[in-house]
Amino acid sequence: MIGQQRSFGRRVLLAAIRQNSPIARIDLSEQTGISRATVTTVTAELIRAGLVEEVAAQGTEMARGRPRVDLKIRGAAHLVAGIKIANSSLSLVLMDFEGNQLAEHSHVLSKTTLGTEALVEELAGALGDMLTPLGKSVSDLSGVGVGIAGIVDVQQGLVHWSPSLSDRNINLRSAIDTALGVPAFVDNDANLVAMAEKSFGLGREATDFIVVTIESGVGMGIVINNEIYRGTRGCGAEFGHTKVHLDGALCRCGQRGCLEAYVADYALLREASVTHAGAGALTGETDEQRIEALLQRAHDGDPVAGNIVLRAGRMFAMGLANIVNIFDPQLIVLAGERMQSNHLYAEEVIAGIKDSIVQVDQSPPEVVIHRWGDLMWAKGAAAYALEGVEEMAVEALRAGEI
Amino acid sequence: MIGQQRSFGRRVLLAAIRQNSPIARIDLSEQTGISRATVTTVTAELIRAGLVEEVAAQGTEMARGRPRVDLKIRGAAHLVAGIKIANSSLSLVLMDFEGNQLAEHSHVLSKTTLGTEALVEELAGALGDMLTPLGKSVSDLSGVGVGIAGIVDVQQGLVHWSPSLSDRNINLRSAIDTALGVPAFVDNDANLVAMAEKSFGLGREATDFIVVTIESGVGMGIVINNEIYRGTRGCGAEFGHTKVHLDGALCRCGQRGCLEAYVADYALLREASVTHAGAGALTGETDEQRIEALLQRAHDGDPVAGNIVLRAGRMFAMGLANIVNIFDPQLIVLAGERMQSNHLYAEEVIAGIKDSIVQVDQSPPEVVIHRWGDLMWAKGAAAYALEGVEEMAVEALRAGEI
DNA sequence: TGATTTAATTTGATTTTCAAATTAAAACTG
DNA sequence: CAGTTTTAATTTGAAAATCAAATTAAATCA
Repeated sequence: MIGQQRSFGRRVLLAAIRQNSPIARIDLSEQTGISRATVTTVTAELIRAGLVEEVAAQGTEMARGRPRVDLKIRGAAHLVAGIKIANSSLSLVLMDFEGNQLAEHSHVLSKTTLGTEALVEELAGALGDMLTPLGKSVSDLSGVGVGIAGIVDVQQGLVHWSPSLSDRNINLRSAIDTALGVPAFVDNDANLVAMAEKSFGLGREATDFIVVTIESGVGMGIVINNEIYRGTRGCGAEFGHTKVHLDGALCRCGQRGCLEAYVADYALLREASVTHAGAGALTGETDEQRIEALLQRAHDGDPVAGNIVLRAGRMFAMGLANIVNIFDPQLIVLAGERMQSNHLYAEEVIAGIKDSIVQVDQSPPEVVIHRWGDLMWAKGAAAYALEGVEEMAVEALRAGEI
Repeated sequence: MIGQQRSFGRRVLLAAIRQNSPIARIDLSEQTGISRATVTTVTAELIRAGLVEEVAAQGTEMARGRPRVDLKIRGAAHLVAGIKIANSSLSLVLMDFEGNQLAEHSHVLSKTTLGTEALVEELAGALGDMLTPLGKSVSDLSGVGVGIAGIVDVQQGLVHWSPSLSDRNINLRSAIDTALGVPAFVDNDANLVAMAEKSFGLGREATDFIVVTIESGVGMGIVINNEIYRGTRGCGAEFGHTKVHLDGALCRCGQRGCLEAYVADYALLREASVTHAGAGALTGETDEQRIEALLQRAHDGDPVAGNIVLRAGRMFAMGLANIVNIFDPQLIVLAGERMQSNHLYAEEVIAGIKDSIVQVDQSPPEVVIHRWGDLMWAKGAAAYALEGVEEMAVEALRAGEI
């Protein structure tokens, strides 16, 4: 149940090399507490296996003594893909073992909700579309990471329910495994952004942090002790349905007082619709455009619009402060792709958090904003695949498959 | 930085024996994934060192084959004390290495807030008072666990601030270490109850759970992956200062809308004082008696009193639901010693939680009530000491000190 | 050119672990 | 009751993982 601690050294050293990218053996020894002798032995093995490579001298050339030789992950060792299954599309990235993005692709789904077989088929098709221009094929991949909205049992690769799947309780992992002939790693998409931040983003330096995303809903990913925390039922952290008001505004989920019911787009438009600044009066065809108009009005000094936006920001700050009071993380990353969520990231909101958390001598956690594009989700999925492939590679080493 | 994985086997096996108390070697092997050969070798070593002992045949005597021989922690191996530093008193317990309580004691502090030296002196005195009737002395102890309110850096044993200490930024661990000549383990008292539940209480079976306590304030302890989660600034989970209402009721901490400002005793009395059921009208000298009277009125059908109590309960349910939405724990333990907090543990409150969490197919986390006495804090402190002493014992084994 | 300095490797154990074979201790069995 | 069966624990012999100390390697400095 506890699992083997075998290959502990290989695992730790490979992870340390990945984290600190170009790093000399002596620093690895320092960092990990593993003796220099063992570092030499193990890294030699990793190099022989093709997972790691030496790189030419680093920047500082002036040192006395024997120059250190930096090590890094060997990108060419493996190829992985990351796929995010969104509402009506797939976004894909191709990544090498070092985490370099080699290609990206997007694919429009034929339907919003698909059967398992049809979904896997579209997935395989999209993968092929990304790979063939590069002269690669699916069989060149060592792993595929897949992120999907819904309730996912990561351990088993089971999707209990998802808006993208018409079937329930599907083992998506094994379905993809067998269809593609490539190991698949499936996770709830709420965790993808946390994974992406941990692997490639602002969370690289932190061991305990929280990522909050605002898209159509409000999502959260939790990293504790350098690992994604998934809760026990695997339905992810439902920050958006955290209650911020007893018997408050009605939420899409049917309950009252959810944070989402105050800060999501639909919540802002609902408020706007009942005032003289009514939603009808807001120019714009789409909701996005109307939100844009509302924010513009607030910015221009319209008191009603300003009031709407202000309350949303204050509610958001309150929700975040609660997270801080409970978790006390090193870092909170506010991540999102859409500029219109800008108002929630305003300086006043961040200041509001600091006013609502328990005051101690130490400084409050850092709150940073990370604005990124659509691809971050797919990158997070790829990071999952990388983690899995790394694990498999170490296991293969242990089993003596050179 | 990663630390040694040496003695991994010893550590894991000793922990497994402690957790599953009387357990045969073959089951240990099964549970931990460590081979039977190694289990034999390592347990032999643990027995030789006196940390573990064999116990006579277990209940079921009917089995075929060679009978299994159960192992258990040897209580006599070590003696630890747990001390909780409360407002105006110390509670102490004496515990053997197996976790059996051998004695208890309480001591009234000369002042509420003391200097470090004076506090340590009273501590030593109280310890002596507990030990001498048993013919023991402080030097017989292998460790002392100490829980203190305030902001504690557990890693370093530093108390940044505490209501019980007039000094700031004191290394209480080293102060006790040197004064008593016994290794001390100091922690924030919010974590003590979590530790007690994990070691002796309802959390023994769970790996991820949350303990909420209601005393004069509202506290919380978090166990993730079988370890106390402390956050990064070590000030503990401030569940009581979680905000449940924007610009809400004024809290003792000076902020508004804290959960505590709705459910703590003072909050209920404040409400009562402004109605015809006013606090003055509540019979009773002390706050506790007046609370008792208020609850009685609510129970008897007084609408105003009922309303006050109802809202408190609903706020509490909301706060708990937020925890569930964020953490998704297996189990929530509502722990407390005072019966008057009863209204917050009512069935309706627990039902209220279930109505406010995101619905998934799986069943919601279990919510259990654990009513315990004053000593639980001290027991938690003792559990800390046990953990530390166990660690030291394993290390000593590794270093070859038989 | 040799001394100095620092990094990496080798050497020769020691420690930890395990699979397979063996022994131990019981209950059945005819 | 002697032999068989069954299950638990131990022994045996070897492999794997790790380390401290000694050695070698590759640079700069004087």
